[in-house]
Amino acid sequence: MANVAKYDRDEVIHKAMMLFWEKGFNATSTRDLQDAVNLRPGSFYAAFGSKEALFSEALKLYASESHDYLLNMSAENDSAMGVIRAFMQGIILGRKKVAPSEMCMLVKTIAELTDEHSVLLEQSRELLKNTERQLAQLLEKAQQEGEFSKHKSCSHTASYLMVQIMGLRTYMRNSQSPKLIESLLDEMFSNLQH
Amino acid sequence: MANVAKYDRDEVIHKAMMLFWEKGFNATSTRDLQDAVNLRPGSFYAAFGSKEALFSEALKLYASESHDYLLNMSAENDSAMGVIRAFMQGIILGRKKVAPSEMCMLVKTIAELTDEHSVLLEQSRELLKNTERQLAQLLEKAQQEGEFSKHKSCSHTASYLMVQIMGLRTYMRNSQSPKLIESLLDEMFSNLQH
DNA sequence: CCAATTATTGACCAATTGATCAATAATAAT
DNA sequence: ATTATTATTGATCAATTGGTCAATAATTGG
Repeated sequence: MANVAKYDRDEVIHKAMMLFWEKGFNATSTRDLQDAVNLRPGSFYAAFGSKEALFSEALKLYASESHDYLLNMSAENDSAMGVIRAFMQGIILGRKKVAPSEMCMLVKTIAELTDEHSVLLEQSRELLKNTERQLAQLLEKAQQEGEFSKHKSCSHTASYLMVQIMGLRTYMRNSQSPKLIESLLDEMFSNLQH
Repeated sequence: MANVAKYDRDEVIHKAMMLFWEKGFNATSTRDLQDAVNLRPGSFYAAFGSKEALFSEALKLYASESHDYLLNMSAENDSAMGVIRAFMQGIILGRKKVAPSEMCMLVKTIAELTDEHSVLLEQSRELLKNTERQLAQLLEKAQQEGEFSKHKSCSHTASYLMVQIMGLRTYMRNSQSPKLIESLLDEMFSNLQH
């Protein structure tokens, strides 16, 4: 190797992710990005190739951080149902200081992009389905722990949970009233039990 | 009056709305709009002043058409609960041929725009709250008709319905599976009854 | 028919966009 | 130290952006 990059690639992707998450794909210019990560166009394009490619990296990182967050909740909670609850409560209400938007970056992306960016669109869909699968697995664990009825379908209930997360976060962005959201979340969980 | 415009203003706004609804605010260029409505820049800016102003008109029209759709459902259904159900079923599943996106234009807008366009953002929020108020009124009617428990709060349940609509439409865009959505919608309504 | 008013047209503008590239600088291996 | 390789820099590009404007055309009232 002849010369080594001065910047930390992961850090750059993280900063890009935060910008994309806040402003969306279209409203984030490559200049914005270059300023945020302190790279000149040459290094920038040598490292990532295109705006789309960097966005793709940002999506991957977002999903992986979301996954990590769920793992943290698993460490702090001993019941699977408790993990789901803590996870949902966390992403919907609790992370104002780390999140640049009330809404999920993946949801913002499928809301914003069209078939013109079908690769990024499909990637977002796939990552959302991953989360849904993780929730389904947690529900299976909850069934074994006796906290969730064995007569219910885990995959179906996971879809239900995804609908609730998407709905609640969007509603949160619209109403900005955590109190209301919290009570809706409570009701949702009591609906789940029977 | 000296000369009269050749175009139909309402028709122009409608076409602009369809484009904005499909592609979002940022991805729709003023050129796209001018082509779609067949107006040269001069006429275009004489008529609307700015891209933001036309988008604002489009939002108003969207909300008013949504309102009209709810009125149609009211004409076709004699129970208030039936109206709510038909309305939700319609916007979530049934209007593939008229809607350029699975998602609500107002939701797409609050998802896409930031404080940089605070006027449009606030307008979208306000229009969504109007729909919520209409739903609350229908629930009150449903209470009088004995189809919805008088022990429940109508405004609270209206929030709940908004969460469901937002969630289901977003999920629809992600999964593209009407069957699943329909069953989730059914469950939601049975949850409502008790 | 004329004049006053208004609508339409298309050339044009400055700014921003995503992206390229030759020149330069830095490093590691020999 | 020299060389080969790689990273960085900043000027630059063509295309697109939202928007302006003077010239022209069309219409209506007098």
